[in-house]
Amino acid sequence: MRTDSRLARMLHVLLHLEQAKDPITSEQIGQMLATNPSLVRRTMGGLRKAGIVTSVKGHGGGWCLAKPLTQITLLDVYEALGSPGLFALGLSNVTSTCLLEQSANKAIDSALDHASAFFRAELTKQTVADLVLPHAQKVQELKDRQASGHKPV
Amino acid sequence: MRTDSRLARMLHVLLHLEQAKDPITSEQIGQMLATNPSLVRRTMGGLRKAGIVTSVKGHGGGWCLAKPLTQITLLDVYEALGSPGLFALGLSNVTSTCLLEQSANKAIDSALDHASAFFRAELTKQTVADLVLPHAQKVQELKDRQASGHKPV
DNA sequence: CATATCGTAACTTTTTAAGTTACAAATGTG
DNA sequence: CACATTTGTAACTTAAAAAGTTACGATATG
Repeated sequence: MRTDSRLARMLHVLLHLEQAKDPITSEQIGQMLATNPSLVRRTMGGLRKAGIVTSVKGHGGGWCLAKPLTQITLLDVYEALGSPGLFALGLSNVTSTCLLEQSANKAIDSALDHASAFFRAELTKQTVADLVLPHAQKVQELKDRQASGHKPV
Repeated sequence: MRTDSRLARMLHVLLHLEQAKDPITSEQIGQMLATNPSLVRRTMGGLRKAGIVTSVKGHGGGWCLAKPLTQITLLDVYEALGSPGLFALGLSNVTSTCLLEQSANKAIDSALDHASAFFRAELTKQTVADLVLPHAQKVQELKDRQASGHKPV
């Protein structure tokens, strides 16, 4: 199948939601993601159940943040999507009685487990708000240079 | 698609190859893996090009180890398979000009990169020979108990 | 020469996220 | 209340890549 881009997409959407004061419709989000509103609703539904966003039906409705981005870790979003399988790599026949096959599977399973834990730790380290810090810093630096009269290189 | 089980399968095969003095045919390997000889040849072809195994055509031919398992790391096998994509997770539209989307992608890309490096480090830590050490140790322990006259619990 | 076996190309199947279509339910507007 | 807007959800199709399959040429043994 295609690689699962739901986490990347949802982070993208959350960053946009923070910048909007009114609810954003699935139609608008669909345009941001170059996809259709129904897929947006399906994917964002997980975030709603996880208490990350809220949705309002009807005229003037749409999607809003349920809490500040500083209170949402990347892991929160990942888990809101159902903690989808991380790896394209897997084991071979796990019901085999061959001891050699079991040994091979065990080694890979262990490596995947460790890598998975490592990845989740990376996701826990930062909130969604942190994602735009590098950008905010660049903007600030630009302002500083202009204020001090230095010309950009 | 299905999860990629080639690494697990190849490790399994290498462990069997070490136990055989004569070449093992693709047909025999196919039975170990519950698949067909052609797929075996396709997958093992990568290991041959990487110098991990050798193949002999014709009557009495088949597959042999090209060097001892102590000289083959799990990473060697993984790379012999073409270093297949590790993750089922990916980025969203990487050509987008939206800065927020770029920020989201960057964060995920970084986390995946780190997790990938971590995984590769895990694969580098052990040779294929190490996979059966736990089993060999258990066998040794069993022998020790029997030799010392203790009854197994 | 007959048989066994690898090497490789071409094709089908499987799996699951993504994508699509459709419509009921709910909410705001006039 | 009638109507347009929007979410919620089910059912279906599409896409991509490993797995699986089929076929056949090349090579080595006896």
